Amino acid sequence: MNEKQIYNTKQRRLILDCIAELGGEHFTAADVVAQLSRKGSTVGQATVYRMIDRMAERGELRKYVIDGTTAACYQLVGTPDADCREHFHLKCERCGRLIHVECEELSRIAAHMREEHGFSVDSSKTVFYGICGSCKQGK
Amino acid sequence: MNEKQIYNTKQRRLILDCIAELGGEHFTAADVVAQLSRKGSTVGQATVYRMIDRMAERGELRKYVIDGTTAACYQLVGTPDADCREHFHLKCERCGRLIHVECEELSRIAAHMREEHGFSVDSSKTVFYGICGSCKQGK
DNA sequence: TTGCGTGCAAAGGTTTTGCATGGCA
DNA sequence: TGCCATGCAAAACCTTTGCACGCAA
Repeated sequence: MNEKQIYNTKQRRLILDCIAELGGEHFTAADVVAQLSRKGSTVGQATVYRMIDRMAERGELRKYVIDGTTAACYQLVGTPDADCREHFHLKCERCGRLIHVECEELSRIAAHMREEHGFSVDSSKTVFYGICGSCKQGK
Repeated sequence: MNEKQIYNTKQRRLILDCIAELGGEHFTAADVVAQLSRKGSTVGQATVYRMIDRMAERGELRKYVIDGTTAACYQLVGTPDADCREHFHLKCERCGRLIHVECEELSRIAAHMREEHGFSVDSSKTVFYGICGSCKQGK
């Protein structure tokens, strides 16, 4: 096989714990580094990047790419097959806020696209652009 | 209004010409800079970025984000205001084809977002990424 | 012992920004 | 004249990489 062996190091356990604590919430590589150092554990950012990259490749994390100037978001995948809880992102063009949406209606979009238009949507790269509620009222 | 006045400078004309020559093909900011200097016209990259950013904001260019480490792609939009309302775009990540979709179901997405999530989707800027039917079968 | 993992710092690439100058209207 | 636009270089940003050392198995 071409699968490299994985060593069970202290840093690996720290990172896994940290991600597990977030329980399904989204996070960035910087979030992990920050949260670890908040607890007094210092782990190099390169290590964090290398680890989450590998987890994403193995399908243990889902990676969301927003745009070139925003850090990538990651999310723990419960069980590779048992979760259809994909979510979409809304990006406000005015305040720049990123909103995460997990919604029945939105989940159906993917199904509709596939059935009616033969198109498999990749929700990890799809971002809805527009104006959020706060900005609309504040304006 | 908060729309700033736009001056018709030499650089602006050069950049617009350059984009027009590409006629609908996609390009990156670096492509524009390169093509201009190939013709002997030197335009600062900051100027190019500022101009295409503004064009994208005004809906004259559509912006495609592949991932954080790749340059963003832009593409000239035919007519800014024609009927790109309630009309979405699907971008195939494999063949690169851009598919225009006008569909009852999809039109409802905007309404749903507005009513349930207080978010006004700008459909001219939103692009769904995924794999199209032909590519799925051909694969 | 073997070779994967780690840390640090530096490099990588794209995009943004500060500031003084130049040009359109 | 009053803004807006430009250029240059530097900064900012996220992410990757080189290399020597440490550590799991």
